[in-house]
Amino acid sequence: MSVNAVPAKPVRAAQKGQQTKAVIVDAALALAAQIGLEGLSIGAVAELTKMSKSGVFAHFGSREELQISVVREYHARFEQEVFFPALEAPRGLPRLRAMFANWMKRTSAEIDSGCIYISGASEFDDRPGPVRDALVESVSIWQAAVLRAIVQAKSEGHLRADADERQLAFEIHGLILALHYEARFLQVPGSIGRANVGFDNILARSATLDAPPAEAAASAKPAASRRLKPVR
Amino acid sequence: MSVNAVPAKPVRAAQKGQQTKAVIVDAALALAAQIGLEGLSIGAVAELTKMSKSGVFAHFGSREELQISVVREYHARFEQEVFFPALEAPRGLPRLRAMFANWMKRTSAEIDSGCIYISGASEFDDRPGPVRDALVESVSIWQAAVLRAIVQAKSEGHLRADADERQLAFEIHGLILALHYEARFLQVPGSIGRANVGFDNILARSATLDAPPAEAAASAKPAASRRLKPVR
DNA sequence: TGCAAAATAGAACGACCGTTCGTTTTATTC
DNA sequence: GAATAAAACGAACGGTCGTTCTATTTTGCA
Repeated sequence: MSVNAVPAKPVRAAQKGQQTKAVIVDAALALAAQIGLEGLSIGAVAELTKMSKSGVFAHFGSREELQISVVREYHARFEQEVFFPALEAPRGLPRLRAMFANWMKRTSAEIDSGCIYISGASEFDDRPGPVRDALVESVSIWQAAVLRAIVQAKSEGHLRADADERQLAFEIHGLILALHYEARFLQVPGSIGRANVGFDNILARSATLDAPPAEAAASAKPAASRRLKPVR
Repeated sequence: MSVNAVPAKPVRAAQKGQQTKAVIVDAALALAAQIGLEGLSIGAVAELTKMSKSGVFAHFGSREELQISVVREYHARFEQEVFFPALEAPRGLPRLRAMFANWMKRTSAEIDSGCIYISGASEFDDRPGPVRDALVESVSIWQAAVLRAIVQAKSEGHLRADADERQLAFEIHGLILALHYEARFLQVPGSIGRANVGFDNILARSATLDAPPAEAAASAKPAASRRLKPVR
């Protein structure tokens, strides 16, 4: 509490409401990751948070708004876990590697928990509306970041001048999607390794000779496998 | 109508029922491809086929059985369109190429219609039961066929001896998934081309020098782009 | 043609859904 | 601590869902 001037409304900050709203979104996100955004029901969220249906509902005004809040929350966490930490790696290939490594870490965890960007794509791929818009926007922001990292790696001279940036981004995306599909749905063992090998294969084709090698920093492991030759 | 011979029961065939059942499954498949297997409702199918809800229901006994019938029907069509025609290509790389080409053709069409194998994976990846089992079985059969084609291409000497068959299958699967995601959900143009280029990239890394080139037969187009060098 | 069986229709059920409304509880501010 | 606003509750609504049951129509075969 401030002592003087404008007694007690710092930034007109909301109080208890925002706090429980965060709790609700947290529970809703966990639920939506498992059973999908479409399967998300207000009653189930209410049960999880030990609130009444109408109590949950009042915070959003509609189920759709709850879904959008979940997408935004997922977006924020994705940025926090995957994107921002990778920005500490130096521009170019190291940063691209860090982005993929963080992405892989998250996708690996989502083998158990599920991924809203992937399930949401199937659910909303021909269902227009604000939820779909929010999903597309979030995914596009991340894809643009990946593309930017690739462009930078090229202009840093780490990737061949004739490398097609969008092609690389497309193939990398495919690795993540295949990992999620084969590990989570088909439960095929070894999928994480294949996604990592796939990334190395792409780099082996596109990297220049004087590109910085992997595991330069940030990793605790000593240089174990320095592969420049691809695993076919 | 035929004029003579075997009036009206060819092979003790079931009568009108099987016929309308096929109509129902056909409509249900179209609907499920668009909105997903979980979104499939008996009422919607009834409306599509201009039947009553209970009329539709009686053919299956449960919604779950309808879903399973849809999966089986999809499997049959997939075999018919993608797998069987590819068997006419000679063993090894040509057949693998044909399988991918047919798969691409179908996936390209599914940019508009949707794909049950992909949406179903998201819907049933942690929902055990007979529908999930049917999906996993169908997808696994196809993946096994792809893997077999790769193994054969290797033993025919078309692929390098050190090629990892499962790795190739994984990366190819990723291309298909990325195509579906980016074209159908994100509506990014050029995705079909990138999937094809990705396949060429994989082959450029794994194929031997004496591997048969692409477009040997079956294609009407004259040899336009004979790329052995990958598009990076 | 007649008759049994199969196929379809129609109404109704219980369950769950998102949403609304009025009330009660809790938090905030004077 | 009283006044006021925010938050949460509980019951109820209209709607859709899968499913059941019974009645009616259509089909296939003697």
